[in-house]
Amino acid sequence: MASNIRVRFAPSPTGFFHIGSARTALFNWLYARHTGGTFVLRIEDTDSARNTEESLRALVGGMEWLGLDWDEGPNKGGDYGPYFQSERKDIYKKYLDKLVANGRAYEKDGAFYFKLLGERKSVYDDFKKAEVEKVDAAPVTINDAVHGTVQRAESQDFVLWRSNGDPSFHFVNVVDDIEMKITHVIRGEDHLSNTSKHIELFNAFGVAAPVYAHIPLILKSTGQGKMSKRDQGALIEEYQQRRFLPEAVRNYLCLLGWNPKVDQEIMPIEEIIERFDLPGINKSNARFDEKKMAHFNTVYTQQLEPARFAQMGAALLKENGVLPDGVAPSYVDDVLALCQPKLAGLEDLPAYAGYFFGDDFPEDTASREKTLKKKGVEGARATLGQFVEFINAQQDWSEAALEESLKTFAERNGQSTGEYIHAARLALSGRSVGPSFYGLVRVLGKTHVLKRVENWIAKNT
RNA sequence: GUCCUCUUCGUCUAGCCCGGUCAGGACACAGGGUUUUCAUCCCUGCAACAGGGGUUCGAAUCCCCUAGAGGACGCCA
Repeated sequence: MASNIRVRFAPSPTGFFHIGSARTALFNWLYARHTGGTFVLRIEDTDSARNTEESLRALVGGMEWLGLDWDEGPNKGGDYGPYFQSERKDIYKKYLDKLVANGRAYEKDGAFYFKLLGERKSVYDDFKKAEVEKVDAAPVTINDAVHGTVQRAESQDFVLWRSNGDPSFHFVNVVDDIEMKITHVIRGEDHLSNTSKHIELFNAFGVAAPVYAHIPLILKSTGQGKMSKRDQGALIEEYQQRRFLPEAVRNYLCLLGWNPKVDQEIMPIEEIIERFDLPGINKSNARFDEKKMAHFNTVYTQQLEPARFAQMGAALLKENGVLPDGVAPSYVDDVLALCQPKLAGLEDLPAYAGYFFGDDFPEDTASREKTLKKKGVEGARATLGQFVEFINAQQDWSEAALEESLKTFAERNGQSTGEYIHAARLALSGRSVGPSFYGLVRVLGKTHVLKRVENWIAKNT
């Protein structure tokens, strides 16, 4: 399975971990894992003024959260380090010297520029609203696995080394791809126009350019343009905080610009790795759909291994102050097992299950109205009075037995089981929605059921 | 303004390369069923080949034009 394919994800830590960046990282990772190649993480921190530690942490944390492990890079090492561009200045200097030596770079205003080959003339640039020197350079050919052959010509010399002493993005990007022996560059389509600069540099160094794969961009769910950091739902951190399952986010992201060609979208990552390949990547930009991702999250949440759900759920409840210290772990597990099949996502858990952990809980107004609409407070009190009888008489607390007995009990009293269930649910949980009623009764246990019903009757007398 | 890319249901997409299928799936939405509630689940429905021209017996599929969308044009990355 091992191959010579080497791909890299090369983010610059100047902001949060954007969903588009995450998808680029994901596609590189998938391709490396599919081919048995090497996935390199390289931090492009050449802009010393804008880089932050916080941003780097978000990036690394987000990658780890999504399960995108790298083979070479920070915290990992490798034969082509260092993997922070800020630590590679001497390498870049050598490459710059090469270009200066062969006449392809020159100094101007304290910066170094790349020199395009071709006829030069001064023309008025309508975009820049200024007179600029344009070069009639021959077009270069970009070999792109997604778009095929693309030709584009550069027309202006560009900066390789800034006057503040930092090398520029286009320059270090190419130098590192050469030095790190990158074979495939998978990146956003916003770089397609820049690629002619990069090819010019590869040519100037006499090195063959890698295979490119410019993947479609992710567009805002509404409105115009590509998704930006300010857009709703654009940050990986947000989904981490909202307790989305990383597998769900990752699976959804795979489908933005790629698809498995079968009538199934939710599938284990192993299968996606097997199916993923460059020719399957789409050409057109994709609009982000948070609802669809939420759906993936629901499916993954319900399929989550109960033990892991219990662990994550308990941690979340504790964090939200819903779960007091000293509650028996087996009780917490019971509650979570009861709730898991009903939740759209983990983030709903504290609100959904809070009442399990204390007999004093708020009563939801809308639920109260709904439940008491038909027979009023009096009716509910009477029903609950009978319900207490039922509970006191009940011996077997299995859900099946509770259900069976309540049916019999209701029949004998000429009532529907719903009558008891609705009133009791309000008294037991303060809400009209929740998990299986018999499960609720079983998990709460006789003592608390009676206490809660009595509390309700007392409060409503 | 110049250059590059793209264009199938509201959204993500299959089909296009190698013309002939009621243009398929998923999300969303609507209706129905199951359920003690809610959610799940099941069933049904809605809904697309950007427009125009050409080639062909036949075009979503091949060619051309138009329009629209996105991107790049920094001493940001």
